[in-house]
Amino acid sequence: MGRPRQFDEERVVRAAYGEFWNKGFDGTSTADLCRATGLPRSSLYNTFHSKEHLFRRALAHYVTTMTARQSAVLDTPGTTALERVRALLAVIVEDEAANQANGRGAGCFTVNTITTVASRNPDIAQLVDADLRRRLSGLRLTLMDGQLDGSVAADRDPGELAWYVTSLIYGMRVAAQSGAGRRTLEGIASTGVAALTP
Amino acid sequence: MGRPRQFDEERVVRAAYGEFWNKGFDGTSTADLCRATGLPRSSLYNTFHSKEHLFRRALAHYVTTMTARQSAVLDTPGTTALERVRALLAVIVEDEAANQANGRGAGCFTVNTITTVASRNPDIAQLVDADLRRRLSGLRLTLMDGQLDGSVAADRDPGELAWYVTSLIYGMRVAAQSGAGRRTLEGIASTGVAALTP
DNA sequence: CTCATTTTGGACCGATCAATACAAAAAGGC
DNA sequence: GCCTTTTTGTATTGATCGGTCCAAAATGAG
Repeated sequence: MGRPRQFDEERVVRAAYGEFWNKGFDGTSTADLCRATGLPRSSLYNTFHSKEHLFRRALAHYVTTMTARQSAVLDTPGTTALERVRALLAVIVEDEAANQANGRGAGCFTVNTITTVASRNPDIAQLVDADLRRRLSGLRLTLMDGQLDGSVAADRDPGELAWYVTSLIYGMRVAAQSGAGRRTLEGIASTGVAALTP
Repeated sequence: MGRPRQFDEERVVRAAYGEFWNKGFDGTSTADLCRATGLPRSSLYNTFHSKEHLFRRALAHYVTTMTARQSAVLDTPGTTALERVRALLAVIVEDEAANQANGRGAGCFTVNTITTVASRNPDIAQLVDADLRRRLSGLRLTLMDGQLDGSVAADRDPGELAWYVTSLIYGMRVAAQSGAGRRTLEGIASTGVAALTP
């Protein structure tokens, strides 16, 4: 019943994400979104109710895939917890280096959202916050593991250490966006991990 | 000769800075700027050539005062270099706590600029970059001092450590904007400093 | 006082904004 | 082959955008 859609919804969300990532929420016009997704205006508004709803979908897509990837690294068995945190930071470095190599904009969609729209939009802030809690709790578990296997300093609150690692990643993301190259990011990660060792 | 101005240019720049800080470059309209500064449109455009020029003035004002304050802390004599870095991070914590207490938006104007307009505006990017280099070189000198007085690990490149501290501050700024309170920020700073000790 | 010069107050500009309206097009159900 | 339902394409909406124009106001110079 009814005319079938001529596009894949997920593909459209990804295209919209790329546009929002490059230009930000305010800097992206609905005309930009039409061009990037290849959809006419009415199809966009028929499927997603507004520019903001589409942004939320794009953000949700990003945090889901990104946090899943990070969780996978943290949950990889076979090494110490500290090594897994090190591997997580290496993934961040790899991401940013790939972005710079491919000419795409650097930085993290979540960080950019935090510093712009999140402060003025409760719904978007809630999405970001839920993702933050998820990442914090995953990190906390890994760091508690590290305190048990002896690879992480035991005299600090694991929740505090989780916030530290999160903050370190945020900082690396901003550093990448302000021109830090692969070597520099590796140095930051290497130095940053030193704060976790006993 | 000619009618005298009825406003203080510095005060206008500060008012514009507050507006840009709250809403970002794209989110701030020229009408917003008129309201916040109390100036009519023509006076704004007569004094500053465009919205972008006014933003540059606001950004320059912010980085100048902020970097001067941080340099003052780093150059305070009488303690070890590590203690001075610790004091610098305490200033950051104090800033963010004060912002949250006064109900103002959290975060750092420079970070917000990096994650938004800097990637698409070379002139603004250059302002941010010049400030970054200034802060990095100041930090590097302090950290070299620390390697001499024994308070900072001597087996790491001071330039790398300077990038690490910068990144740590960036991270704290984003963390503050994503809801981290004073206690949490103090924990991040405390943990982060541990990476610098011998 | 008069004139040259600058600022001030708003009206005004074309462009662009997010969003809507609506009819043609394309499918399944019968 | 029609009828219902949904999507698609495009025209258009009122609002707002950054920026300009111009005459009134306000000063110092002569």
